[in-house]
Amino acid sequence: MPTDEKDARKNNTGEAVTRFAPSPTGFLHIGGARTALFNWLYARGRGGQFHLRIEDTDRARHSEDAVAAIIDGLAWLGLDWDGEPVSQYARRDRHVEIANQLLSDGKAYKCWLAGEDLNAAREAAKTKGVRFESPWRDRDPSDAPSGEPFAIRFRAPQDGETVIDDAVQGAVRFPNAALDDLIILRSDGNPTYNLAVVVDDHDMGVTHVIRGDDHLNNAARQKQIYDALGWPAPQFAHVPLIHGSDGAKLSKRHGALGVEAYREMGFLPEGLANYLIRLGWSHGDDEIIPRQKALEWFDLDSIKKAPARLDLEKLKSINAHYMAQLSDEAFCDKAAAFIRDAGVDLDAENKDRLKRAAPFLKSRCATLADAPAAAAFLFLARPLAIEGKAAKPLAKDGALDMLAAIDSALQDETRWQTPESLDAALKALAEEKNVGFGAVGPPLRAALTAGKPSPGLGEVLYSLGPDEARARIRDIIP
RNA sequence: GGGCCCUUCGUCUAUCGGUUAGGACGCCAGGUUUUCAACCUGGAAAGAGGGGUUCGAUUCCCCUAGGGCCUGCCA
Repeated sequence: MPTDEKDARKNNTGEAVTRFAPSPTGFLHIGGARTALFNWLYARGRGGQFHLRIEDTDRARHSEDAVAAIIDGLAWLGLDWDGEPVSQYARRDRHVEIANQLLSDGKAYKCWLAGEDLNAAREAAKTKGVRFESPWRDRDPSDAPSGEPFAIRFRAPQDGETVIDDAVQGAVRFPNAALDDLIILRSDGNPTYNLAVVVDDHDMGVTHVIRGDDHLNNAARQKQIYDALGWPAPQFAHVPLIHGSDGAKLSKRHGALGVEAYREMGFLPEGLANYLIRLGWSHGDDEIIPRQKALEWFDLDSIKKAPARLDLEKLKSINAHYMAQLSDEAFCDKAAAFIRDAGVDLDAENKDRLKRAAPFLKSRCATLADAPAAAAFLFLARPLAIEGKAAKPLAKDGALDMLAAIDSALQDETRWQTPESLDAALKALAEEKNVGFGAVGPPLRAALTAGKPSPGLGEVLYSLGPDEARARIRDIIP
């Protein structure tokens, strides 16, 4: 195939059809989320279609809770799919039909080898270093034990090689001798994964299969089935897996958690998505890649072949960017849940303070989980318990007089227009008293926040409002 | 054991034979400053090892080492 034609296929601009095909054995983990995101971006960025298919052919491991968790996770990340989610199990009859077609075409055969005999034969082949082969590949089916159940095995080519032209991995060549005759229909009549995937991807018109590179070997087996069926194989793109911070396989300890766990940690879907897209894919030196840019820029060529490790610190820093971008309303809405969980009763008055403080708070939080601490000064009960180091500025000579002076200066309602006008009032007071701001700021901050982290003083005053702020000051003045 | 894939600062990455090997996170120092952040400036920090090919290799090829995936009547 000429190079330009190949490139055109890899970056098809008209009819890209992709799918995300998780097996419902657990939540939507971080690697799956990235795979889904890549598929979504590829299709949506090209005006194509993105499908969701649940690979539930293994009934024993299938769980409706897992399906719900996956769907929730995708929705949270803002990934929508075309049509209804496809249940692979529901398409079982079609898979059986194709298996039988392969059988009657001589591309598959019935196999009665099972249980211990199977294991022994497989082990024997392994020790000999040869490809495992069922005796039924060439045996007359009429020799079969009558009434015994049989599986259907694909008759894979014994010689030559199978080549996958992968958009990420390049041309990957598999010696056919390394690929044995896989079972396509179990003896209980249920299809297996490799057959079902081929049939479904074909029937759904999938043009690009973007998935974890743990499937690279399967791609070769699937290619053989496509060939046997006379169907064109889709463009494969096998994306390296995500590893834990120590380079080992991602485990729970590393953050192989469901996306809902990241949500509970206070990450924004925009932040997580931006972080995930940068894991294994790049666009020059760009780090902040909002959804719109991602749609515009995402391609298969720029996916890296090496696995990447998860780094929570970087995730936080990217998330912080999106926190700062939040509208005041969105920040309040999202932060409220975390603040309530921290035990704060968000009554009307507290909500009001949060709303006024939102513009100053959101850039101070890397995640929503930082919101309770960042906003804590707003919700302190009067009189404030000011202890230890926090009380020091109040013990200084003249501190209480200064607070009294501040209080009277703040009687003037026109001072309360904006945080800036409040700051100006404080500065003016310092000048008037002919003292440095160090005589004004520290005692006032102590009186208002009891030493809690807080924004600028003008912003603190403005957020608290005149009544609460002056009450806190007067609690201190004898 | 066999097949396949991978290897640039601690981490995520740029580089598509010629660069003082760039950026980001983190880290360190300084600045700003009324707290804590944020922010600004600067800094330390990388081509796994060994062979080739080439006038010239991080870049192309081979070997070694290390890591990963698959090797199921799981997906």
